[in-house]
Amino acid sequence: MNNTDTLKQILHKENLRYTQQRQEVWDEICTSDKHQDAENIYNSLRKRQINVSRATVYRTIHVLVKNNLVRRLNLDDGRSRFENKIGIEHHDHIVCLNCRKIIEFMDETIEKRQTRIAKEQGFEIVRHVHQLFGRCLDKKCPNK
Amino acid sequence: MNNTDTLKQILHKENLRYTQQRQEVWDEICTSDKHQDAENIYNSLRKRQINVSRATVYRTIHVLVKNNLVRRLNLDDGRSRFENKIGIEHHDHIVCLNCRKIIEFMDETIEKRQTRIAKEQGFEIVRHVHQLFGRCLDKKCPNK
DNA sequence: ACTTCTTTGAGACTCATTCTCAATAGTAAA
DNA sequence: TTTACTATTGAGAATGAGTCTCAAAGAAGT
Repeated sequence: MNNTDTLKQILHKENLRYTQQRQEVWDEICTSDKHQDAENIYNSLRKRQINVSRATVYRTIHVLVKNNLVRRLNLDDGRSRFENKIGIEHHDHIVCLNCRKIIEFMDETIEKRQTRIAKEQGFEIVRHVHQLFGRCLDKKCPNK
Repeated sequence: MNNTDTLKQILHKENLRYTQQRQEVWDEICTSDKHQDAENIYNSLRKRQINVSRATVYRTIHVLVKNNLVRRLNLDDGRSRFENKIGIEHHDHIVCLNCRKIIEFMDETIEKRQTRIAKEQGFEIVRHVHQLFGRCLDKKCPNK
């Protein structure tokens, strides 16, 4: 299913109308670099002569997140970042505190253990956050 | 070492002065329930007739966090929460999405694996965030 | 095209947090 | 134990991500 159909489907499910603005926001999240914040998304669209307001960017993102087309990331820097979830394997993130480089990781053992731990405590996990913050070894990284 | 000495030591190290306000904020974090936000801390002090401003609460918390006396938690609800780290074993958190109950957990296997994963990717971990959000089974929880 | 209901955009608003700056208070030296 | 020098404090203004308002514009069914 392509981007347009995926979007139309969830908008229909939510009793919302298909609009150019919603399509553009979704396209931007699908095709741009990962981990963009709302302001980035807004600016990218503006730069491409696409008229859309901040309010619409935020409103659209809510719908996309609610319907699991998009994941919201909170990397402790005061704004949310977003990534396309469609056709993407689950993963968590490693973040360099110096250069803000983001690496994805996924470990089946950790995933299973956290599910078991939660169950032992009487919880059913809906979502989880697992982020490793540290320093990378990149030559370009202002790491000293 | 008691609360006062711990605080005096880090203030000295940071070339900061020992003040009544800083002591009160630190005491409040040590003795209150865990996972208080800054506004809670401010209000608790005010209620006990202790004059301190929001600005000072925030400024003091920064110093405490920077020096590992306090951990900042971001539980995705728009404000930071704080917990005393002194004499407390490392742990992560499980949070109920319905009643906001917070349970602590710690798993040696997960800790080791995340360190190894980061190393494999060329990172040295400075800190990590591992939070499980879900629904608890408490009878009191508005879980339906 | 007509009607109805939704969406949009501009900017006002919110709320946690940070900043400003004049007044106050530690602290070291005299 | 006063002086002199700075750091700290408090009150409120400022910031910034995100949300809300409401009149105008736009879908979608008829």
